[in-house]
Amino acid sequence: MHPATAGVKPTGRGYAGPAMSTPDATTPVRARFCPSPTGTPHVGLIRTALFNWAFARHSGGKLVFRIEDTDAARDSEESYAAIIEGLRWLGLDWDEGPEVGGDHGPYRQSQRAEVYRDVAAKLLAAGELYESYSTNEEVEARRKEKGQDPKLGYDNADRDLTDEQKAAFRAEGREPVLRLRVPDRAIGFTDLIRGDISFPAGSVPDPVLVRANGQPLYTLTNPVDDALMRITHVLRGEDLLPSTPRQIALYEALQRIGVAEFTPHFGHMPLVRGEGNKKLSKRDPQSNLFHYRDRGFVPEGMLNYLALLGWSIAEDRDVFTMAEMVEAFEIGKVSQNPARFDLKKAEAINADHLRRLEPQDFLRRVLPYLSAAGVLPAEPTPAQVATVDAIAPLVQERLVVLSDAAGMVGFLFADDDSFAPEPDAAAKNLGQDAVPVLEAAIAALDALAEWTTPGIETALKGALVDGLGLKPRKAFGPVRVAITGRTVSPPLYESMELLGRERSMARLRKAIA
RNA sequence: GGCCCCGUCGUCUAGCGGCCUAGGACGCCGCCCUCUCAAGGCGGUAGCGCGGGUUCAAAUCCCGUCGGGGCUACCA
Repeated sequence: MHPATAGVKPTGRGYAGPAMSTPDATTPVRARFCPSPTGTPHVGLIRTALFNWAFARHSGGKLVFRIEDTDAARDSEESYAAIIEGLRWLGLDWDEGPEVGGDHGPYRQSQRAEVYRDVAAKLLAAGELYESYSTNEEVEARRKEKGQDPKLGYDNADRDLTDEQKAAFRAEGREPVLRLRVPDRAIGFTDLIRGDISFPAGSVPDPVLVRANGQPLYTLTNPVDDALMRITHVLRGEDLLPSTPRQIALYEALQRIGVAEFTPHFGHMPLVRGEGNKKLSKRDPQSNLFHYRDRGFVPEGMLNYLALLGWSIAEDRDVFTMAEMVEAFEIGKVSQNPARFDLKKAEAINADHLRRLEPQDFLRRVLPYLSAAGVLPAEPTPAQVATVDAIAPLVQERLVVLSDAAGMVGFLFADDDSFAPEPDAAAKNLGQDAVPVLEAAIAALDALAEWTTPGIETALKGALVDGLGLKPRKAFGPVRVAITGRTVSPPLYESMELLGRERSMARLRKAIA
């Protein structure tokens, strides 16, 4: 027997009937997050992780992280690493699982083959599982023969095969899959989010749990591991709702053979939709978590927005920290409605969190994005960091995502010989009529004793607004574009002070020439 | 087709029989502030799918209907 199954004591109650044994309020909460490592982390997947995390933390329970990699054809090590990376980036930690260990490991299903073989054998011996030899073609043919829709699926035809019949199939060279005998009664449960849900008798065909070659399927491994890992609460996407009755049937079978202590509570979270009404596709770039990280979403903003997809902290508030979420999160308050991923709102929430960052924290976080954009080298010099530090407060509140910073501060680090204003901005602001404006600005600034923000402001206002009688917009537009190269920039006087006298004057002169 | 879930502004939501002339947020529009853009402040736009019940009273409860979605694999 595998160690993982060794400690489970039989309940001694025998078949308990339709009544389920579920964890009561005194059972310490054990939630879990169990992704399948196929592709890059999906925001819907992360939302699921977040809710499980918040639920576990709020209740003072444990969060178990398990990798469901039983499908060698689809799983990849890269994807596994990406999921870990995503969770680490976001700060969603787990109490048991890969890289941290725990008493119920291993936590990758690819390493638990022995467990499944053991449990499957017990279930088969107890008559909970049975050998099934029907091919899909045969099932379909039988359905059609009876005038039924083939979509109804497997017809439980192999439930009561005699030993002679089995032997005959084997003589044909056929190997059986193992199916679960689902009880012929309605199967219901109380969903933590949706309330009572019931599936009528006959609507749940006996599922395949083990392939003919002995390979265990998700249908077996997921409930078995949840049982062995003592999971009390299964919080997952609504797409898994239809598989719940057959899983409950399995839990009951597992309880009968002494492998499971109870059937966990279930809560099905609403789907995350993309454009249109369909669930957000894995192929949609919008679903890729790293897409947001690369653009400069911060974990605080990402998590806050994801939390809003199906949950709200209060009637009049939607910006909050994870500590606040943990404090307030209740699974029963999760919405039953599907939620559309709204990029605009996500950005607004992120911008809010960006503004909340302490200056030094903001600086530390924005630097890598400036390097990635080529504004700064991979290893900025202390002088460059100091310059960013000086301008950071001016750009921090102007950003939606961190990568926006590059365009905002690029003018400070541009090579002076090759510096050139953006063509559109130049066309609008550096035409012929800008020449007298720039000349007056140059003259006034040349006469300036101290190159400081107030000094620059006084000089420019005096020369352009008072002297030339220009509207502020007309007066400062050309100067701004000449200095920063863009019509949108950090505040002008501060920008000029930071750029320095020599470089500023050179850019003004260059704009005339 | 079958089974299941869902239905409040364009979007995310609050609402759990009277506090609703339905609240907040994003978006959008306008105004203020202002050297640009943001931020901030103020104001505006827009919603209970439909039809029956129950009730003195329904967005809230029930039924039906319509609509949307999910699942229907020897994927997870």
